[in-house]
Formats: sequence, structure tokens, C-alpha cells
Amino acid sequence: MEETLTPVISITMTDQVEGKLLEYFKQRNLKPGDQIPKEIELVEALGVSRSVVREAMSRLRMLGLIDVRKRRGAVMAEPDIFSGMERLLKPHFLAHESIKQLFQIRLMLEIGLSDFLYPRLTQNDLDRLEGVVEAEKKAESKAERVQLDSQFHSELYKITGNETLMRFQKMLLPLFQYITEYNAHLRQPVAPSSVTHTDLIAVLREGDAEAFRIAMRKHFEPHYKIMASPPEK
Amino acid sequence: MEETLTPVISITMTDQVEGKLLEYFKQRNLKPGDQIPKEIELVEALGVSRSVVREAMSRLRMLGLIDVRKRRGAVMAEPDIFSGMERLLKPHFLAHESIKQLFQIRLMLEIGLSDFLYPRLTQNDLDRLEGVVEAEKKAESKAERVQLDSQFHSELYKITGNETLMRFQKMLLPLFQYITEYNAHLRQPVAPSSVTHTDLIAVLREGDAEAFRIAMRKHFEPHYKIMASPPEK
DNA sequence: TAATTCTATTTGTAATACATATCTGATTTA
DNA sequence: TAAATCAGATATGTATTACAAATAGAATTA
Repeated sequence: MEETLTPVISITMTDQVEGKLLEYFKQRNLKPGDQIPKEIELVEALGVSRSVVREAMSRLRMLGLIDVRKRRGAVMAEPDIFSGMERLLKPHFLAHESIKQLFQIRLMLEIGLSDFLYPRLTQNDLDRLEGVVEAEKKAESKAERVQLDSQFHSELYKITGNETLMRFQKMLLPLFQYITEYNAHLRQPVAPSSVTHTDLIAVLREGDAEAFRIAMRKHFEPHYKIMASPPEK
Repeated sequence: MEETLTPVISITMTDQVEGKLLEYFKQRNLKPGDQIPKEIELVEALGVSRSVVREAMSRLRMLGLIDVRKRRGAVMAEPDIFSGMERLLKPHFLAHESIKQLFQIRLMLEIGLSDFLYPRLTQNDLDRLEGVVEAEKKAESKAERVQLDSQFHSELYKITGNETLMRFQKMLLPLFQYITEYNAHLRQPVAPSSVTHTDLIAVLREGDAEAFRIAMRKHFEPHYKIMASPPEK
């Protein structure tokens, strides 16, 4: 038997219409704000029932690709590429392995963002980071410390000015909170790092991209110890 | 007027049912393979029409969160967190700025993945990378070179064993192909790098994670020159 | 027992009806 | 004249009904 013979997954009319709509948007080069045909027109053009058209449109609407209102019809919108993903990012829906891999991606990003920090870094940014560290020193509850820790890292993302990156990180936050708790309860808690947030700020002030990558790598050392995959393969 | 007073976006029944279903899955701690109530049961439990239930389910099905078949009903599935996102990742739907930011993320990832390479690296991996480089030398058309270039980088992702990362990269590929063409036509083409793929392999053989980050950073230098944000802010 | 046929059940699609929001333009009012 | 009000038209939102199609499981048959 050919391995390429994968089982037929029922392609419903809805699936097809969804695809045809995406194709239509692409062909017509529709931009945010552009009008989309009315349901009835689509029904007639595609030769399907309104139920099918509506189910397909409902999907595109969920993705934020289109914006639909009564009487005005549907128009193209600014899509948020992560909106669909966000719904699935509850620790609950994901396999442990996926969560771990997302955390690895986070580590990669934080080390790799180094080069995008320095060209845009301002005194204001440094002050904000200092502020977070101050708050961390005063923090009393563990929950507060966890919150401030992720805030520190959020500030770093912010400096890059990369909105997509920030959106991605914000979306992953609940996942990481979950990991933190998981590590704290079921495994040994993550050891404190030899490179503190204060150290990182110092490198930001006086170092360069390469120095920051090294510092950040050391800052995450305890996580690497836990997360890095063994050389099984 | 308060700035926080954003306009009310009509929350349809469908939106609500979608949310309630997600909540239900979470509360019940449903895992892949677990059965979901039939449409009729949901209709009765939620007090809405079947159309509404179906539109909501259609969304979850698109995300791959549930798998629905005739007669058998719906069961939880292994969600693919990127499936919704993928539909929107046509260069056409995205603003230029978003594409640029996604490319920046790619640069971050490729530099940050360094640490996940060495613990898992095998001779086999090195051989595959060598193979790609050989093919690159023999490549005649530009399209072929572009394809092999991204294949080289894909092989690197593969070594990390991080499926989520690989999935993410595969999804972004068409976008980067678009960027390559865009740079080639409308702007000056990306200059050749001083650190070649062959050099990268050498570092993989003899160096360590830090050396690889530096090499990769240099390999991407031409891209950084084009992509890095100016210190506007 | 194993293969086949039948039947009941559940989803997929279609069609219709009406509710609801809102845009347009006409009408009224100040 | 300008503003406010109202009425009608129009497109989407929801509900309901009907039937087609697939299929899991029971019943039948070899």
C-alpha cells in the first residue's frame, strides 16, 4: 500500500466554501475595509445553502479576518494571526510535550532578541526595568514575585518594538505561569539563577548584543537544565 | 470621554456558545478522544438553536480542537495550535510591518536555537547538512538556491527535535519566500553572507553553543542590516 | 463463527420564516 | 433652514423543519 494514501477526511461543503472565500480574497487582493459580497450573493455564486456560507463566514470571523455587522454586511478586517491560536493555548488542551516545546521557543526568543534591543534602547526603558527590579526586591508573596518576573521579561520584549513578538509572548504567559507552578509542585523548583535581573540591566547599560546573549543564557541556565532535551533521538 | 470605553462589539449567540463550549471542555478536563455531547443535547442544554451550535462547533472543528463525524458525533482531538494561524499567513492578508516582525522573530529563533542543537546533534545530522550544501553548490537556477537555502535552515530546526518549532517554521516559509522576492525586486537584493553554510557546519562540528550563536549572527548579518529597526521610537 | 444486511441515530445541507439592527431618506418640528 | 424624528428597506442573526448521507451496532444469514 502506498504510504501516501492517507485516509479521506470528509471535506464538507463548509470546508470548501471557507477555502473558496480565502481564495477569493487573495485573487481580488482585498484589503482591510474592502466590502465582501452579501450572504445571498455568495449563496447564489457558490450554489450552496445559506447555512453553509454562514458556517464558513463564522470561521473567518472568529479569526478576525472579516468583520460582519447587520445591514452593512461583511468587510475585510486587520487579521490577528494569533487569535485562533489563543483559544487553544490553555494548558489543558495541550500535550505536555507541546508545552515544553513552547517554553523552549520562549528561551530561544529571549536569547535571540538581544540584537533588537540595543538599537532602540532608551534611558526610559532602563528606568522601567529598574523599577521592576525594585518592586521585586520588595515583593512579599510568591505570586507577586512570579508576576514581576514575567513583567521584567515583558519589558524586554517591549524594547524590541516588535508588536508581533509581544503579542506572542502575552499569549504564552498563562502557559508559563502553569509551568512555574508545575515545576514548583511536582518537580524540584527552578533553582535561582546566578545572573539576576539586576545583572541583565548592567549588561544592557554597558555591554553589547553578544554580551547580553551570554548573560541571558546564564540567567536561564536553571531552566535549560530542566528543559533541554536529552540526546535520545 | 474615557478612552477605556471601547465600542461594544456585538456578541452573538454563536460567540457565546463557542466560549461556553471551551469552558465546558476545560471544566470537564476533556482529553483527546473524549466524547462531546451531541448537537441536540447541546441545543437543549444551552437553549439555543441548532444553527448556533453548529456555527460554534464549526469553528472549533476548524481549529482542530474537535473531530466530528456522522453518527459518531464529536470527540476531542489533538489540537494543532497553528492551524488557525496558517490560514492568515498569506503575505496578502498581512501588513508589511507584521511580515517584517515575523521575519525578525525568525532571526531570533535561529540564533536562540543554538543551545538545543549540540545535545542532540548526530553524525547523521551533519551528513544531511553536508548534503544540502553539496546540492547548493550544484544548483543552477535561483529558485533552486532559494529552496535549498531554506532547506538548510529547516534541517537545523529538525535537529532540535522541537516539533512545535518546526511546525512554526514550516508555516512561515511561504512568507519568507515572499520576502526574498520582495527584497530581490523592490530593494537591493540581500548581500551574500561572510559566514556560509559550510562555515556553520564547521562550527557545529567543532564549536559550542556560544560559537554557533556568533556564527549564525554573522551569517544573518545582511538580513539584520535590512531588517533591524532604526532607533526611532 | 463470520460475513452480510438492516436499522436507528447523528451529522450535513437546504429551505423558510421571522427577529433585530441600522442605513437611507422622507417627514416633522424647532 | 437645520435639526430631530420617524418609517421603510435591507442584511445579518436565530429558530425551525425537512431530508440526505454516513455509519455504528443490532439482527440476520451463510
